[in-house]
Amino acid sequence: MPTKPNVMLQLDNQLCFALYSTSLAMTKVYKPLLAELGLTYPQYLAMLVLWERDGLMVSELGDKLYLDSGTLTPLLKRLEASGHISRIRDVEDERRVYITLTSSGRKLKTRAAKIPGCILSASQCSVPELMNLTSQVQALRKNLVA
Amino acid sequence: MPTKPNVMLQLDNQLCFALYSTSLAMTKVYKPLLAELGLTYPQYLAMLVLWERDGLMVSELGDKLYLDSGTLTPLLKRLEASGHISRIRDVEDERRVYITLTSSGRKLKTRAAKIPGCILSASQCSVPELMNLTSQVQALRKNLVA
DNA sequence: GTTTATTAAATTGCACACAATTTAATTGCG
DNA sequence: CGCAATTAAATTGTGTGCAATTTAATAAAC
Repeated sequence: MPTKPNVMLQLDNQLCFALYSTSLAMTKVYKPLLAELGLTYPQYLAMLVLWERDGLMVSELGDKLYLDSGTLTPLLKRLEASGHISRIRDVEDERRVYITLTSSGRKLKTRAAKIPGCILSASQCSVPELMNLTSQVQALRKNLVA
Repeated sequence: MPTKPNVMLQLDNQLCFALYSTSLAMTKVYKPLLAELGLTYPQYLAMLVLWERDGLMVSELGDKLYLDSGTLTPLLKRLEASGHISRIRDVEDERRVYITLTSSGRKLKTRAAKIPGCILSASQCSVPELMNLTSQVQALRKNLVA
């Protein structure tokens, strides 16, 4: 016999809401730190990917971020307008647009270096705790997108 | 000595991105289920709160959902346009707007009863696993909003 | 080799999130 | 009472997310 619908529907029992509200809470912690760099949170995520591996196509960036061109195209245009990246259409295959860091975009990495420490501090958790939680959430994501 | 910035900035080590992408993945699992009910995911969260406790003020709903009036006012107007809720200004204190379920909104609860089971199935996790993960994520949220 | 299918971005339209401001109503204080 | 401070929603403006469509370019099929 399954658990009563009433209990199942209770908001606080729902993992979905915990993820949703905690992700938004996380964004709010990042906001003042990223404001110093002139980045929004999704823009920061895109920069994180590019700092690891520069010169990706829009679709490759989308694969890593789980976002599509409808989200990325305007976001990347704003990063281009801020001077942090270049959007260059491939001459080999003109459907492709490659995203490359400018020197301004590369310099931003240094200023961003202190952010992970600030977030760690705000979380009031130990590094092993956070690593453990991260891998659990990643495992759930893997199941959900399967 | 702190961990190297390069490692700290790696996207996959970041809990923030795990929460962000998993929350979005969760929303995508809900989307087809909620489309049958004519609800979006944030609208469903608002309905969950109201199914537990009807007749809340906009700000009380916001406290439970961690959302402000800038998000809720248009969302609630759409739920009102769908016929699921009524927005009634308090005669005692005309600054307040009380949100009440209509009979249509109450009936929706029955049709929503099967959703938690679908999500559980999609997560490919056991109930104890999900409850454990939920409480960890809630604990993190509590630290972040502190 | 022309048509068809596929692919990659971009565009469009809708619904959040949220900071900042505005409007309106109530409370507090002298 | 009179007025400043506070409170509750609503409004405004910017930036996502994403489904659906469009545009343009390349690949595949006959």
